[in-house]
Amino acid sequence: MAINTFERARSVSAKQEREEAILGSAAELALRHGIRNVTLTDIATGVGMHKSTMLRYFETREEIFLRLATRGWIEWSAAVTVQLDGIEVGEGIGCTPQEAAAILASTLIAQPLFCELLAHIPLNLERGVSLPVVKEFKLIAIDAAARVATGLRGLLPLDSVQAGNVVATATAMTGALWQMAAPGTALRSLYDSDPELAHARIDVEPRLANILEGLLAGYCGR
Amino acid sequence: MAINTFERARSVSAKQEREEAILGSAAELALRHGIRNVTLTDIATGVGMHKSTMLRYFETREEIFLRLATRGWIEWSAAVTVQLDGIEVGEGIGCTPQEAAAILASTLIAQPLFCELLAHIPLNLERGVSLPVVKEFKLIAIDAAARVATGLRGLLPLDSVQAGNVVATATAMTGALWQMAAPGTALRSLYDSDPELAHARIDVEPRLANILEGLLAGYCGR
DNA sequence: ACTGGTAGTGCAACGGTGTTGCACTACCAG
DNA sequence: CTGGTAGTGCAACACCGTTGCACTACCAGT
Repeated sequence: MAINTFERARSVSAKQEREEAILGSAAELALRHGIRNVTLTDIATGVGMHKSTMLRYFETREEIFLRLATRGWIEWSAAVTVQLDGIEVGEGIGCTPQEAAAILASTLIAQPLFCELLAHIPLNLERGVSLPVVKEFKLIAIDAAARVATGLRGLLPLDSVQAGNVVATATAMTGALWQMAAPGTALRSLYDSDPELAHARIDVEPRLANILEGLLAGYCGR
Repeated sequence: MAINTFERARSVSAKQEREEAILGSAAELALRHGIRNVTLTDIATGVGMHKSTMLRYFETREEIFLRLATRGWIEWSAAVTVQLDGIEVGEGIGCTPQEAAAILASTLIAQPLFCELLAHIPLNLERGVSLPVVKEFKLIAIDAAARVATGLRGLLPLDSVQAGNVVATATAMTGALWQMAAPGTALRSLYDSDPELAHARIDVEPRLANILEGLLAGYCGR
């Protein structure tokens, strides 16, 4: 991953390789220290290039993380539809709200970087990025969300608005809960140590699954 | 609201008055331009004092907005419990998930500044603030949320975990939806103008009410 | 009534951020 | 061999939140 400073990327493949290295460095740092605390200099030194050089690959800091968010949506959409389709084939008749909720929750938690990104997308990433870039992201995210919604409708009696709301709730709640309970932060240790706050502690996955199960059960009418 | 520069605040009441002016200026600017775009200099010039002077009233920029968030929680909690209690007295036997959801959604939308703040709380405001300050906020917010949950349990057959999840969902989803659909932003105009994105447009209140209604119905078992 | 101390204030500077202009230089094409 | 180009690093910029410093209007004690 260490790139020689004087070895310039001329070919298209070399540029893609370098772009990939930037995204990898940003992902690793964001996962370890939180997006808020990752600076351009950090990412750049992780790759071995100067930050100004890095901004020839991405027009802005936010675009780097928005690109990671794009991949997060694609990967999550793929992972969840695979699991939903697996159920559909195996059982043949659908599944319970509980099963669907568990799949949504577990596949989200399996992508901690995506969880970290989710809350930042509407708040920070989509702003401070040119309109074409945000539009490209939006189209991909909307498409990915629609695929998940379609997968849900194959198993449970949901209309399209309800399925869309389930996906929106799953992602938005994941982002919010993750930020409240992200491990390793000062806030988390406050929860763990202070007896006045201990009873309000949050465990992301079971809480998320519980909410989604309730929502799905309500939408399915039972 | 214009404070003479050379008129110093000596008495306790004068200090409180000035503190109030700072919060008022921050609230107005945050509501108009979004928290992200409000700087300390903006708030300070709105009050008529220097930004460095302002930081003797609040230890940090984030604390200003966290104080506004504290009030938001208190006011919302009061507004929603008043409405819930009103139903309880009038009907005597509880209400439908639809009615409760409508109350939660409408009272939240009625406080646009709180909506704007909600997404920022776990992401930005609770960090970059000293631990005592964040603990004080947490205790108030937890208490306010508990009061809303109790109000819900007086009308609908929910256990305490479910009621807490409903409140958490209501606030977190409001914050997320608000950031996606905040009017007046470049992103919003993109949604409105671009035909490729028009079908994905978001209307916060009906969407929020629909989600909460589904969740409540699911939790109530019908 | 005067005066020393204090507390509230504004200014300027600091460190750090994301971003941009500029000069360099390694390569490729002729 | 050489001129042009394109990728790079450095340094500067503008701006942010924050902090140190000097000033001065007031209050308290003699």
